[in-house]
Amino acid sequence: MRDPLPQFPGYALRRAANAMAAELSARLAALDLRQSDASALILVGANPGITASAIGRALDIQRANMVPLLKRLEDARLIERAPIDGKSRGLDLTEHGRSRLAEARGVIEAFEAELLARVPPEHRAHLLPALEALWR
Amino acid sequence: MRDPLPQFPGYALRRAANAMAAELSARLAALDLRQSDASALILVGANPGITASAIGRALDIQRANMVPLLKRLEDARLIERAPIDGKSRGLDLTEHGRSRLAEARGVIEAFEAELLARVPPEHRAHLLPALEALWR
DNA sequence: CGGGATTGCTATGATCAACAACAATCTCTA
DNA sequence: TAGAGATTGTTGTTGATCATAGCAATCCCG
Repeated sequence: MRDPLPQFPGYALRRAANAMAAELSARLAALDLRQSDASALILVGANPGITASAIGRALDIQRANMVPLLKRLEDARLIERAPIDGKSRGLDLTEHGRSRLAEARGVIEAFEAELLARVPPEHRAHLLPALEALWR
Repeated sequence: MRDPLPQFPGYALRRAANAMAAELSARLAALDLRQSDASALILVGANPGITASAIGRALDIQRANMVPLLKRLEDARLIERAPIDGKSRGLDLTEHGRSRLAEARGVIEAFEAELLARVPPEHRAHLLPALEALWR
């Protein structure tokens, strides 16, 4: 079958991203986390007291869609919210959240290492800079 | 704000793919096509008489999800189906479909060129091979 | 002090893909 | 050649993701 699509970088980008997303999601599912959950956890861990909107801005998730995400994390006792001022609430990891984040980090770092390992050595160092040029 | 995420190739991959997908979708919308529509059109154009399942396999779209896609293309008079045997039906471009495909090709090739142009020259040649290693 | 921006939230709808099930048909093998 | 198993196209359902609009409370700056 003739398939001209794989020669398009844009197509390869989509397929690669899908493949990697599926792989990472499967691994995070073992920790009861989705990718967006894990991203949010990492941001809270790195920025104690951060607000929901700030996370949304960093991850390009609309404010409205942060609600179910944070509710999930709060219901799982991974984060807690403390009032900053009258309207904002700062997010922090619970003890449970800290250990879950450590597990997630392990999964993610192993995943990233395997991802890079799949790229032939001569191309490896170029991947991250090339990708960053596309969305930064 | 500390944001450790962009240093992960997997994260950069997801963000880059999202950004490029949004851009391409916007351009294809001018032709009343979605990305999957355009991909399917290209495959039918390159393989006259191809079956729905074969397209699904090539694009990693489940048979069930090909139904609305092909119905869309057929309703728009871009493709037509002719019985091959008792159960399979071969797909072909209509005249209208051929000219729409030519327009889509123009849009896509311009898009791909701009995508590559955004990548610094020293990384450019490495992008496609690196991406292919991730899903092939 | 007051207008405009920000924050968190509700509610809703669109899109997209995964899954299970099914009937009809094909294909290969014993 | 008969039957088992695979394939095709389809329906229907579900779940995840994302956009949009609107609202009340609060903040911030001129």
